[in-house]
Amino acid sequence: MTEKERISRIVEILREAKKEWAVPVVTLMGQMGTDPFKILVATVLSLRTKDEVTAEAARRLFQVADTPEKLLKLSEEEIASLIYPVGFYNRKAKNLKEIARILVEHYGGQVPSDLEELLKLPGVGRKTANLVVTQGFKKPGICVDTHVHRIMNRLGFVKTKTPEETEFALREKLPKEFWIEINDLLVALGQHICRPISPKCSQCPIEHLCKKVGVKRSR
DNA sequence: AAAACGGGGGC
DNA sequence: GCCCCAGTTTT
Repeated sequence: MTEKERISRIVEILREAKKEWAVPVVTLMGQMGTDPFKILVATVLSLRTKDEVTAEAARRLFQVADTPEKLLKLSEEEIASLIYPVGFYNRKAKNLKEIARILVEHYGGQVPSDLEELLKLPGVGRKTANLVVTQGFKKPGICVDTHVHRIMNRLGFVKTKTPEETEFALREKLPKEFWIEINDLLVALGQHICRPISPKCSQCPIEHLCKKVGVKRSR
């Protein structure tokens, strides 16, 4: 079996398996719709925060401000109280206000669709920027979070030390037809089965296709 | 009581 | 490359 055949099998199986998993992140993104601004804001809110908490905070914030212009009118304190209790709520409130200001002043109130432009925004790194590119604009991109990084290495599909390296390796190795959906599939797998510690390999639908590189178990 | 969680940024 | 960040959940 070639690498391309293997990853194709993996994607097929995960597409099926995902249907059985009630994945909060899918629910979250579904609620956010495809508006790039909402995806951007919700993704910023989601960092180090549970999806249910993120969804609730996003709902409250969007009720008051669902555009950069409206968001800019709120004070940092108001934003912070609306998004509480997501992690780093003070820092995120500050960043969101600054993001709103930049969007209004430099991008005509629109979210840029270009990765490099997105990366200039405060609190926006490669994970967030690529999620906006792939989910907000449906443009080619690979959103590598720790799930994607961890699982791609466990599978033996890449051998990388950082999520950024993984992104670049996947740009070379992963068939382009899978770029946009790979994050969603592996996040689902990561949350249900392929956890950082003590993954439930015996329940994993792709165990037979996995090299189990560096799997750790707690003592 | 401690570890786990986990992206971005500062150094 | 290393380490900090906030607060809740899991072990």
